[in-house]
Amino acid sequence: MNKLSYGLLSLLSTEPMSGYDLTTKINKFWRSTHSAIYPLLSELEEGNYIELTLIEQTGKPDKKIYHLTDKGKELLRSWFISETADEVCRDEMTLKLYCINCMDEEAAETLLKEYEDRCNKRIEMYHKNLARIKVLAQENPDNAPASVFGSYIMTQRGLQKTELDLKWCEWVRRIYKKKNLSFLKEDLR
Amino acid sequence: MNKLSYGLLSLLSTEPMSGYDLTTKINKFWRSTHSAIYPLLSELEEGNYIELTLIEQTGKPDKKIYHLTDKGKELLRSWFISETADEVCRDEMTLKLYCINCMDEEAAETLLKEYEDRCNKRIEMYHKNLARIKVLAQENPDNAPASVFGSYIMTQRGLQKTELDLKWCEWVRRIYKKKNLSFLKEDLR
DNA sequence: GGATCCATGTAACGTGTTACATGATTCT
DNA sequence: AGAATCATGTAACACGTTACATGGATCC
Repeated sequence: MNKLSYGLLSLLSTEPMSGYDLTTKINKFWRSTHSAIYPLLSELEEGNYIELTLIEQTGKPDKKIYHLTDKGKELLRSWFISETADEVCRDEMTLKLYCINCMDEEAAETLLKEYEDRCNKRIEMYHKNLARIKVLAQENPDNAPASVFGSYIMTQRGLQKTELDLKWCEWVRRIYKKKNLSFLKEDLR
Repeated sequence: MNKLSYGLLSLLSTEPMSGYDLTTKINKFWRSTHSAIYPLLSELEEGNYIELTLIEQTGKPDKKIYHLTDKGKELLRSWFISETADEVCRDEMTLKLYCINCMDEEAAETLLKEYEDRCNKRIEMYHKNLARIKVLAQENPDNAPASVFGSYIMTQRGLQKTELDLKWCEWVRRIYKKKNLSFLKEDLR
């Protein structure tokens, strides 16, 4: 049982899903690929933490809709209240931004623009996500809360952080141009 | 040459450092351990991207202070302007928060408290870091900018994001208590 | 007296990514 | 006509972490 396995249980606690759905959903919070997820799902099933319902399809492989068992729910809660590991973050952009002051203006500006582009695209994506969530909630107001809550709070969080990053970029651009220590007097506001 | 290697060059571009220093510094932006860093430094040295100055010590192993060569600086710039990989984030806390609505109030509150604790500790750490940077800048105002700029902008960014997370926690606590979809009308403000 | 910091390095292991494999349907 | 989406799965490889290894100085 590694962290990703618990993540799968976490997603499945909100609604039954296929491995394919899990892959796309979890990727927003925990970078991974289907190659890592499918074997873990088999293990979770062998351990009776999840069960599957087979949906027969033609043209594509049959769809396996997984849902938590009672044993799985117990495991989820025990993980939830156990100690939480420190986050692992590996962001190449950050590594680049760290040495931006040693780069010429052209290279520096190119990087900032690239980053701002990414932020804007992400913000757009978050807005779409919020719209999608609200439609989903209107369509079935009775059992939507569980499946919608997690996505909603995470989307709001991502949106706020990304908007902050955009402001931060402008600030970095401004103080980059001062080639002395006066930037230390300027706070990010 | 993997991403971490470039990260080491990025840090070394601001000031010469030992592998030990690099390990502690890079960890704020890119999770890694000395076991991964030392072999990469040897490779970078073999490729003549960095050179070392040996500082003899007693009791501890001799200190190896690495600095960029011209070849290393060229490599750094070519990496800087090349395409940037998407960030990799694996945060167990986020996985837990995703399913918080499926958990009982006690477990939910415990998690939120734990997260807020972490945020507060991190904020304290960032403030200390800012103070340390300002002292460093006052001590040698002439060559400090290069080594200080990166740390300063990253610390400011981390601080802002963590303060935002703290507000977010309060917001989540508030809407968690509403056991229906009305939370969708509430924005994070 | 034990923990932490400094300071380097290697080996075994676990995890994650890329590539391989298949194939119908839908969008551009 | 080609790319993307849906949908599963395995194998080889790259990468990262933990543990092993050493040892003096300093803090609590």
